[in-house]
Amino acid sequence: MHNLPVKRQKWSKDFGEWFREVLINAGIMDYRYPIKGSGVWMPYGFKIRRNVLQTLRYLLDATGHQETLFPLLIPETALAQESAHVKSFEGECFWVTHGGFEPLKVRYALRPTSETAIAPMLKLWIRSHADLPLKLYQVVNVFRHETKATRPILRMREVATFKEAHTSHATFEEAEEQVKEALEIYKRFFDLLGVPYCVSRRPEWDKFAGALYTIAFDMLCPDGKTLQIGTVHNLGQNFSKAFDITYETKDGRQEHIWTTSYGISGRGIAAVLIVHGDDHGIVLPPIIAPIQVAIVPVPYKGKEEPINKACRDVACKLEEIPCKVALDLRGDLTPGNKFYYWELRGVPIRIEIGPRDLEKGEVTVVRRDTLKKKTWKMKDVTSAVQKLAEEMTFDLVRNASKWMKERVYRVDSLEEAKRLLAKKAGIVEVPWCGKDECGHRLEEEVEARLLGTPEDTEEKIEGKCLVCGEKAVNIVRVALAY
RNA sequence: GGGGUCGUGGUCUAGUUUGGUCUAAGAUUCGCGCCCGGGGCGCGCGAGGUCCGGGGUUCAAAUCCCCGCGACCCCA
Repeated sequence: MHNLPVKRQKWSKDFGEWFREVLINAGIMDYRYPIKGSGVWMPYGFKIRRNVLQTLRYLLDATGHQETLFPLLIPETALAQESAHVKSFEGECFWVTHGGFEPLKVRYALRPTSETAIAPMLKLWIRSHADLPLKLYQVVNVFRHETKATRPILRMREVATFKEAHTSHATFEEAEEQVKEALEIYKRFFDLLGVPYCVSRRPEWDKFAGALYTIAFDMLCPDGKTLQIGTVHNLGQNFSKAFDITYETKDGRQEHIWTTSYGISGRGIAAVLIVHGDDHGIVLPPIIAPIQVAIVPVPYKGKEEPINKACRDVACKLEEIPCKVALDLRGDLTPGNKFYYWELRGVPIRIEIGPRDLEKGEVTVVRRDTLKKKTWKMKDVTSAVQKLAEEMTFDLVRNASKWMKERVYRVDSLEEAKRLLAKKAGIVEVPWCGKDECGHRLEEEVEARLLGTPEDTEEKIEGKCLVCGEKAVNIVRVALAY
């Protein structure tokens, strides 16, 4: 029996390359499409993507959200209607300027996000308080002409999987409640995928263009940089006033609606691939794995047929659970070769059946996260698979959370913060007076970004602002960020 | 946005400094056949390249120059 230690050498030391290689080798995304910042979701990656989307759809549908599909093109006149919004986005839009040979009178933007595509329709649809709340979402491609170095999935020009929700409400309070619901939905979503995160209120200067405030989810990558994986915005009445979207109240007055929007991009998928990964490839939680069990025969010469038959029997039994099974009967590959193949693709459970197992009426089982081997009685295989899948899901969450918690530091000196960030240690929490000026100074001093103030703890903070020395009103998270 | 490094079969690498011996080499991968089989075995045969694209210099360009496209790293 071999027990390979699970190594995370490349994963941690050379994360960028690890990620790029895994994407192409595991058949997830081919980034060689001839346009910068665009990539192809390949069949296996597409299945993972679909399973992740289904998880989120389930959560949104269960909370009264309705899926829609708005057009890709937004007329410049609409995009420009909210001033802060257009200021932020116009420089990074792709613009459609011609129809055939004719220049367009009004340019169209490829949506960088859909607030301004949705607003004109809300104006038509919403008449009275009875139409509210209205909770819509869509899963679409959005486009941003990124000037920073693009990276597969992490920074695309065509963001190929943007799940954006847009809600309309009668009062500020209801919009606030909606923000809370959105945060709960996203927490459950990332919990289901076993992706640890922290939730922070972004500083003023980093909020979504046109929002009252932005609350964001960040995860930690193996190289110590954070990745924004979800955002929730309270848009107040900024868009409803800009587009003059009103409703009639119970007592007959016309009021502007209150709106929120929140989104998770393809980074939500990347997050799962990244947090559980190791030097053998990705590790998928069973809930989103396109293949949950891979069955590999170990066919000694002359015993192929009984072994293959046993494999087929086990596959049939498992499919009845139901369970998504790959029966790997390829004759031209050795078992060891197949092991690496399925490990790269993150299949959670592998079952091996060879002559030794057959003799004893057993199967050999290996879980992907630890690569530990066990044997089960063949008759117990279905219940054992279910149990192991549960255990693995639990362990994935626990280990990923532990890994992240060990990399969140609370410090009260500038030097210490600087030192930790210089060696890319993770997320650093420091006391802050809350003033923009000190925030900017802090970013410069430690050469990192402010993620914002915690939204996932209630604790009261003691201490002094590291910049001005005045009494801190909050802690603020600082990290290197993608 | 600024700077740097770079682009050679599907993948990785040699060749570029000093243009000619390159009709572009090797490994891997892929296909066929054999051998094997509890962690990437081995052997034989075969396939695969507009040397990123375009223009220029030259008797001669993968190699030098210019412009594009793309990649990676660092800085704002």
